[in-house]
Amino acid sequence: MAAWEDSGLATIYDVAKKAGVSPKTVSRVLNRDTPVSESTRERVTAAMDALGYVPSHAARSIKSNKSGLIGLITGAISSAEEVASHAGLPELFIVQGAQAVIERSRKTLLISDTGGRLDRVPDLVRTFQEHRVEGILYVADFHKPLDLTLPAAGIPKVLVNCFDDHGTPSVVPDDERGQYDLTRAVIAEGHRRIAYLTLAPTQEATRLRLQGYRTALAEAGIPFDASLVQAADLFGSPGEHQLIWDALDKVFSTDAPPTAICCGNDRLAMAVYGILRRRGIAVPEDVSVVGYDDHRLISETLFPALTTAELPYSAMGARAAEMLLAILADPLETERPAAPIKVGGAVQHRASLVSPRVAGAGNVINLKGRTEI
Amino acid sequence: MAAWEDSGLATIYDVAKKAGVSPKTVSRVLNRDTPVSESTRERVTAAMDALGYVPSHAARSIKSNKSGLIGLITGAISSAEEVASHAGLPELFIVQGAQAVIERSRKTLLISDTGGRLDRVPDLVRTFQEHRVEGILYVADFHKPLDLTLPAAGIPKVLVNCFDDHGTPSVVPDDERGQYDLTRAVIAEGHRRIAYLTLAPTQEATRLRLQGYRTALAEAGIPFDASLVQAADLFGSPGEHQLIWDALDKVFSTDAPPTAICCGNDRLAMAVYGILRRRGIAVPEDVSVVGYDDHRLISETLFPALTTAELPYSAMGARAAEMLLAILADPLETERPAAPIKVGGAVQHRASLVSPRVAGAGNVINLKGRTEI
DNA sequence: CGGTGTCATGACATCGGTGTCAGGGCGCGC
DNA sequence: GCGCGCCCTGACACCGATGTCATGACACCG
Repeated sequence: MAAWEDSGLATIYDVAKKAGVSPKTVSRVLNRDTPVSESTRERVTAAMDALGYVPSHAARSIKSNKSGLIGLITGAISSAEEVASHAGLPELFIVQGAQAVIERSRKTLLISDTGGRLDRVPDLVRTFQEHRVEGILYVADFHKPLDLTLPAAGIPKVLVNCFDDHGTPSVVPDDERGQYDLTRAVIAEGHRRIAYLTLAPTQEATRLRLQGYRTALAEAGIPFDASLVQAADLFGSPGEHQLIWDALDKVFSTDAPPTAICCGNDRLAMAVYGILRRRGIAVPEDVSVVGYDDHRLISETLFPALTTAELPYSAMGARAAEMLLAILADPLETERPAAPIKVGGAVQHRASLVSPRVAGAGNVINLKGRTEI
Repeated sequence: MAAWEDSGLATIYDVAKKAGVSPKTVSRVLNRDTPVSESTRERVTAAMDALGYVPSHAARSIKSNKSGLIGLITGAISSAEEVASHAGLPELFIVQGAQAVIERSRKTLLISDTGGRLDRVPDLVRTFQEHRVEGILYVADFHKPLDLTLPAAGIPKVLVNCFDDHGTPSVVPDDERGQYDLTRAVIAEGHRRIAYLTLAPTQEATRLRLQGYRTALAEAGIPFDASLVQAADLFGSPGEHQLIWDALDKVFSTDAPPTAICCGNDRLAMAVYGILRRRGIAVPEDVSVVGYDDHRLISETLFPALTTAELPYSAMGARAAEMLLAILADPLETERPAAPIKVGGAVQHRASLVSPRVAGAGNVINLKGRTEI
């Protein structure tokens, strides 16, 4: 009765003895591979319950040479603590999407954390190898190129939120399409003067999204105005608010101030809300604001709720996991796309985006002469 | 040269053959347990490198009966996707804190996710048992009592962010102390009319923090005014903004409106910022606002930056992991505290908290008669 | 009634390491 | 020169499960 005395160490031998059968028969009951008579099956099952038997994964995998483990490397867990400069916790959602898929396939996900230091990756991979993981997912903290030649030559890998030029399978967000769709949504509301406060120009996402922004403008016959595009990345530094303040200054100092502002991400939009209001500009009455990411903690909570483009992290994680599982299931036949797979996300239309005021002087915003916080 | 042909499957036997020694000697080189002559050591090491040998964790643990694995159960990864009602991603930081400690002890963390469904816990525990985890950390999404009698009787467990009444070791945040310190900081700025928009009254944190709030008031000789305390939990529902709007209505409808507002968490504060401004109330000029959690994605980005009490999730995770390791190292001797261990966090003073305006009529805020969004 | 096929079960080897113990080689002391 | 002991090394069993093959008990069929 109760659990096993020696703390869960019951083996098939213990079960076999208790049930009066051979260990192999216990194994058969466990795996249902060979028919076992109903009566013995019952006796064995009873013995297992009585002893609190749980099969040893280690013993199994040593024989089958299959671990049933998938390794996932991420910096999310740590980078969350580090500078808050990160776009949020994207990797977390990626992990979640991957986890759901992996688990459904009866495999187990082994999650390791770089602690933000890339140089620890080899160690983590080593640990994965010791555990004989069957595949590895590498999750980057933001969309970027990656020249990380992972060791562990023989193990299939899939990159998420990053890509290399060695043809490693990878899954990335469709930044260009996202910003394109979002900008179209803004235009559809009647805006024609649309500012864009971007993240750091060095980021892959910035380049791609800017392209999407410009394409949308061009299609609508709206001329591109470089003075409306300002870098205003948040570095998590104390001076970040001043950066945004200055960027807003610039876009509002043009002859025709914007009636809508696209922000590089939801976090940036959060800061913009506060700064605009300090300057006496109401959202969305005076200016519409949109973000990027659909970080719901922000986008749904901000008042007014934020219109934003979804960065489909969860879907990306799921997609990557599916790819990896496919490769594992059929290492040779699976076609590996040469280019990264792009996953798109929908535009979430919320209260922060409305039609601009009826054309006229009322649309021009006075800065009240402030240029400092 | 290169890696092993058959994809990392080299064994000590392969290494032994290549080095011209016995498998046991290879084992000795690996474990440095018995002295091995310098020359053989070198030959063995060379052979290992040549074959890309990595020891099999499974084979090791089967013999030693030690897995070196710690299981961690969380709902974080999923709950992040689910309703945004959650206070953020607290569990993530807890996981991070635990991970750092576990890794330092040369053990590996096996992270599993309930997907928000408690009924899946037994399955996860079962998987843990198959992997012969040596201990289990259970991480709750918010501070709460928990009557989850985990199976796996023999495995040491530590609860994080929750507690039971079976004396299971647990680590929780010191909510009372946090709100006490925070309220004192507000009082220290000169405020005496301090509103408190709480989370759901059913939450453990709400009860404890309210106690801290009252104690701080009492110590300062400020009478408690129930009309200044309003529940305004965010449920992630579309109507959440209206809830907060109404709550603010109530606290500002008193004879002496508040000069400072404590919010149940940073997320709530984020919404409050927007609603106050819509109502023509400036933060912090007209009213100071403070949050709780120090969710830096929010507290540092909001403009003005948010004063808040740190919810020391990372420290809690680390503390719990240390406890678990101590129990594992010495199962009998380790004293297990009867009550949950409380971990405190510091008050982060930022721009949203300033001294109230010089006493006078200017301090009274007009609501402009709006009661609806 | 004997041969043959099916079904259920057990004996044994095996996976990749490690614990135990035995044994060969060598230096040293007397 | 002999015996003792140390150092290093290998043979072998074992951990907990499963694959292979053999075997005993029946039922079936001609």
